[in-house]
Amino acid sequence: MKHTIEDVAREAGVSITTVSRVINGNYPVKKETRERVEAAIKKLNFQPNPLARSLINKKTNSIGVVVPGITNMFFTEVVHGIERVMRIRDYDVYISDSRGRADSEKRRINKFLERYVDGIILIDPQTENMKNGFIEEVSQKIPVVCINGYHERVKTNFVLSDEEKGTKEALEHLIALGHKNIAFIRGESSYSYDIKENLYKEYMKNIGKEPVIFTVQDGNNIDVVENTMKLIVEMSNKFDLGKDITAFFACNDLMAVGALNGCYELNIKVPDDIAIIGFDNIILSQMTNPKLTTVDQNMRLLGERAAEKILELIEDKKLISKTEVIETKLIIRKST
Amino acid sequence: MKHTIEDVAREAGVSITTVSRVINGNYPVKKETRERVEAAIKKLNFQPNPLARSLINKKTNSIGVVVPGITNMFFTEVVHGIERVMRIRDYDVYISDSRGRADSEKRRINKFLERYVDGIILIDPQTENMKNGFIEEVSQKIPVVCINGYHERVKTNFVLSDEEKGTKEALEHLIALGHKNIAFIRGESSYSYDIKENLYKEYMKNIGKEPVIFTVQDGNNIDVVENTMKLIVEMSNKFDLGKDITAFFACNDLMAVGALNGCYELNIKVPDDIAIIGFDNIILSQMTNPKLTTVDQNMRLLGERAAEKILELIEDKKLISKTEVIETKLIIRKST
DNA sequence: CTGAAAGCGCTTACAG
DNA sequence: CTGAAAGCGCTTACAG
Repeated sequence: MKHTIEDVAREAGVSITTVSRVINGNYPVKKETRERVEAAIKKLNFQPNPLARSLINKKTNSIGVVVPGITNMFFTEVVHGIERVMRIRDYDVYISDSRGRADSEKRRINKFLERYVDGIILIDPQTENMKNGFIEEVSQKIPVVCINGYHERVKTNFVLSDEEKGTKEALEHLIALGHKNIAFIRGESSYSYDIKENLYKEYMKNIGKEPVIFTVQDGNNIDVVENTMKLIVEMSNKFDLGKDITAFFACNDLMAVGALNGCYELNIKVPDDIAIIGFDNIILSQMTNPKLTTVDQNMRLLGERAAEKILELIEDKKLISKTEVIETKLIIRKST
Repeated sequence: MKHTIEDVAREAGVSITTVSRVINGNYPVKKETRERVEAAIKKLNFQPNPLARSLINKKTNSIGVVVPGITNMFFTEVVHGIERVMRIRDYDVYISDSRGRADSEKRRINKFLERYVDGIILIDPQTENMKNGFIEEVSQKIPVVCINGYHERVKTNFVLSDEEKGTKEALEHLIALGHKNIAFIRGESSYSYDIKENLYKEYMKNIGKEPVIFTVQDGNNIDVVENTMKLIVEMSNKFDLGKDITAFFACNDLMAVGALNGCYELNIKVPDDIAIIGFDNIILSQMTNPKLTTVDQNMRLLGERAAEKILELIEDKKLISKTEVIETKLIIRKST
């Protein structure tokens, strides 16, 4: 059976108060007494019950992370960055999957709140929950850091990747290559897609072209690859690929890979007949054939900075800046 | 501020005992009283503090899952299956990454123990911790289910995929295709690799060939793809690929993809010059070009069964069987 | 420096 | 059916 603080006190011949003090090291204890207590702790292999401590401290040494889809490597790579820094600080990281749905995201956050995590990191939160005030509400109760996501006049903390700049560079890269008939592939609900779409429309307007936009189901899950592939194949009935469309801008690498697969299926050569550019630079983008040109979001850094920020917030240090922007970088490989 | 049971009692004009009873529904309460309490709960938007409840109940309604690498899609797909069933039963699922190291795995498990999760699922646990009795020790304290992993005379619960059968079918498939010069690619430390290696050696012996075994670093992480690719390129100095070696058996799809990439790099045609077979059937295996022949482990089912099992264990029903075996299935695609 | 006591927010015998 | 009280395993004023 597990031992309690009382067992230790008995063993050391002191009060539980004293035991508590040596555990926490927050009050002076005579050296000799301390050593006796420490010996007892060691002998009984005692570990304080974190539930009891948390009940009093209102502190659990844990954070929650909500991701839109655990099978999307973009998110797992960001989580990797988060874990790296939280582990050093001896925090537990609890991951929960919202499946990219606003109601589910809400539920996952409320669960974390109930469990008294010390802070919450949201990766690519649902725009709906940003706009309806839910995230702000949560931010008043507990430290919150959002990685990407809708952020106009939302009072919370952000680590943003510079998706505008990344999108522009990607688009300009395609245009510099002589492409004008660029089609745009996005998923359903993510603010990241909206940012990119707006910029895309702007650029198309500038070069005097009608925008061509495709929306794939379930953009945050790995299934999106298959879905994009099917979309491309279907689309080939309406469009003369390689002519009506000479380039695809995909909102993430998963969709870009799907597009690549679609082209392969249709026997369309990439990049000779059609160019494809992705976004994120998940490791998968180097594994395709040809390798994907894409925009690196520095996912690891995104996660690390968010983790550092949440720690500052938890420890009540004033935040230097409520929103921080991470640079993106165009990675030119073989698909453009 | 958050409300407590006392606020509700005051609001409803009853004792906290009664409030507790309507919350838990474990004792009779007069209808009228109950309704008054329910109204108060609703009005104050009261949620019982789970920490306080757990302190008494020794129950947290949560489980821990330890994976060897969160960036490996095999594991995330299994976790997906686990989450699906736990969510229905209103359990929280906490995921932790051991990076495939025995000491880290131990630490993650101890953390879960400290936090009083109700059960732990280990995916592909480290052989070292199985052999040194650590996992058995943990299993005596708390419900444990292992998915795959070393299991000879280890007293705990298992959901195993039939890796032997899968390996045999894969090997026989290659041999039926006329391959004799089959090389074997594995990672460092996973029992799954050991099972496969033994079978591989046996088959090589039977067809009178020397085994050719390559070990890649960091087999549980996505980096393994890159590492395998490099390995293949290096290996091409020593071996005449397509002649000395006409087929690769890779212990998981990630390595198979790496091998595929290596061949592409070397301008070796798959499957014409060399055949490649993977294992797991992660979605990625359909995204390559050519698509991978592989062995499906039914990851979702693996996760679901483990989740159901841990629930039985937590709820103290006797387990029908301590180890359950899930069928594998050879999926023949284009790389062989 | 040390201990008795109150309290964190709940649950559950015990008594009525 | 209902409530006062003890208790889960800790921490922290308060008093000495």
